[in-house]
Amino acid sequence: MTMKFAFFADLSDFLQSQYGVSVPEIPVELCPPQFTGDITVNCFPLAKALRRNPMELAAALCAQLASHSDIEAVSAVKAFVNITLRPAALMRDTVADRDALLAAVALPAVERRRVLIEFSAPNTNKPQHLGHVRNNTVGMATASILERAGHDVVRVNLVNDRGIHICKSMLAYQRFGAGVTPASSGKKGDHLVGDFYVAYDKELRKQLAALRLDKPALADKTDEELFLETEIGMAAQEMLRAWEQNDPAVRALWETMNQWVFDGFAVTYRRMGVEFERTYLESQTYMLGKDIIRDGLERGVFKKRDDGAVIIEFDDPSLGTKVVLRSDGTSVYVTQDIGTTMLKQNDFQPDQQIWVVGDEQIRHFKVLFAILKALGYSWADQLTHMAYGMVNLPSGKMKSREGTVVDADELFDEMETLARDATVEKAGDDLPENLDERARVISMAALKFMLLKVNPKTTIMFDPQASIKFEGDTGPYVLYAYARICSMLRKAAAASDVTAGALDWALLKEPAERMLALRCALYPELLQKAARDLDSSALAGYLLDLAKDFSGFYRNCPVLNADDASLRTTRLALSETVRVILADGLRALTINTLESM
RNA sequence: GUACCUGUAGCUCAGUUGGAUAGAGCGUCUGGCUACGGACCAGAAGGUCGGGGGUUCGAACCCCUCCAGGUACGCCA
Repeated sequence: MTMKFAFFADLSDFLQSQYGVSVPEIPVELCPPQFTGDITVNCFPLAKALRRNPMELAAALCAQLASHSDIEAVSAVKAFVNITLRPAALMRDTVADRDALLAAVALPAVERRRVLIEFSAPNTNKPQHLGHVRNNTVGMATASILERAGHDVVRVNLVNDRGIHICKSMLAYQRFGAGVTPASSGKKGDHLVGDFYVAYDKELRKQLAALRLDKPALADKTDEELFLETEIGMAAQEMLRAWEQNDPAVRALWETMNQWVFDGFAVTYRRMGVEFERTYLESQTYMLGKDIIRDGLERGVFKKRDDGAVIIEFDDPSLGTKVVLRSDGTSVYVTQDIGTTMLKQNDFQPDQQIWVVGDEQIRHFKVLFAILKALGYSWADQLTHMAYGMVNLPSGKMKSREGTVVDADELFDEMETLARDATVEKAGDDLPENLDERARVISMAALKFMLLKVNPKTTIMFDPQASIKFEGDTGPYVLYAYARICSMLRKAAAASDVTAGALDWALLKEPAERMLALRCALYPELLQKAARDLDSSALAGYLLDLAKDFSGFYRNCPVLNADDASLRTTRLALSETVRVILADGLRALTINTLESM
């Protein structure tokens, strides 16, 4: 725990003199509510380090601390020493120095690194869905958290803009498109292209059914096996070949349709606040990696198998053997990834690369990292696959074929409508001028917070009916606490007739005030934990706790209506600290705030 | 078949160098604004932490085993 209390120094001296062992960190935690105290020293781990009996150690610490000038009361319960601090000392060591508290959020310079994080990675054959929304949200928040912790962060996207699936929507457009464009149809480009991808699939299904009827001998084969037996399958394959040979007509159509999709993605990204320093296109990187394979073959990292394929045999039996170059000399998926990893390394020289990619690719990244390590790159130990879980619906997995995907743009629209309705309902007679902005901010806060408050690796159950909430453990709850503080500060600034009292932290004695101050002091630790563990949920959970503690304080401790001018001033200062931390933490989650809602 | 992930309250989820009586939100039930914003607050009910065994002063957490669900094991991406 990074909370530092002045009495630690005296405690440390006592332990040194008494037991002859220096204890660099005093393990202190928040005192559970069922016990009396602000903070607790757990003597079990301490006793282990000192080789002492935990209960006796607790009793000794208790006796020692009882006379300390910062401490009001202390009691030992079993091996736990519960400490109640004097108000002035508690506040002095937690919130009195706001700048120091916020400065403690960033890691010391020696621990800062340059981190390259890749996320989103959409395909240009269809619009983005809820799964992408989770990826984008987690990617942006993780990048932002790392940045707040002091790291130098580079965000990159790798767009999958080529391949057979892209040709499918192109082919369907050629056949059924009749020259329609986003402008002529009024449809967002990525949605328009997605429609043709669906149209292709429909036609393929039709042809597959006809084929099976026609040739019963083929009926047992899978769709995949029969793909090239169908006319439209063959045509897509042919188009891919033409694309690879730079056929001008195919390339022109590809350029046009991809641009439609990029335009559509830009809108989706803007709504989410997603930005990249660099967007790589697979069409420009998919040929990379072969040189590295050839070089590795010469150095004996890889072998040529009898059938001509280039392979790597891992020492780790669980990884087995992996083909890295086909017998016809072309690349496989992992070959391209080797190439793009090198490219990113050369372009930005990061100390660490992070991929935000679904957990179904855990094995792929294990293999990729093992290959790069076998190739001897010094940075190969600093590669991280941030595997996040799927988003499932109550009806099961999202399947585009069955039309059960939750479309990103539609989801944003629906949530915005709900947020607007809720805002209108609460506003009563006087509608705010910035109703649209409020609806946008509140709905996006609700969605992002819902995705960020759970551990990224957890599989999420998204129930459209139940998941869209603005009450309880939600983004809007945190925004609401923020808005209430802003409201108080506005009123305080406007109330010129009220004389300002002197700041006096010793006046804050209420349990809710103490709790709130201690919570504030925990912020640096929690943000650093979120950064270290690549876990936004640690930060989101903390912000919820902070907002809850503030709500309790707000309820129990009058601020503007405090009896005493000094008390009013000091409570306002505490509220301002909470506001600043909420703003800082929400920004690290890429969630915008509102001064009124 | 093999490997990895998951299993905690009716539901959705927290819970790490193993530490006090396992927490929160939603839902249900009961209260609370002539106090600064009720998107709020206070309280109640709700648990053999998937089952069993082991290690330990102490296990939701570590080990073994079984059960249930998911994912991955391509010269697809």
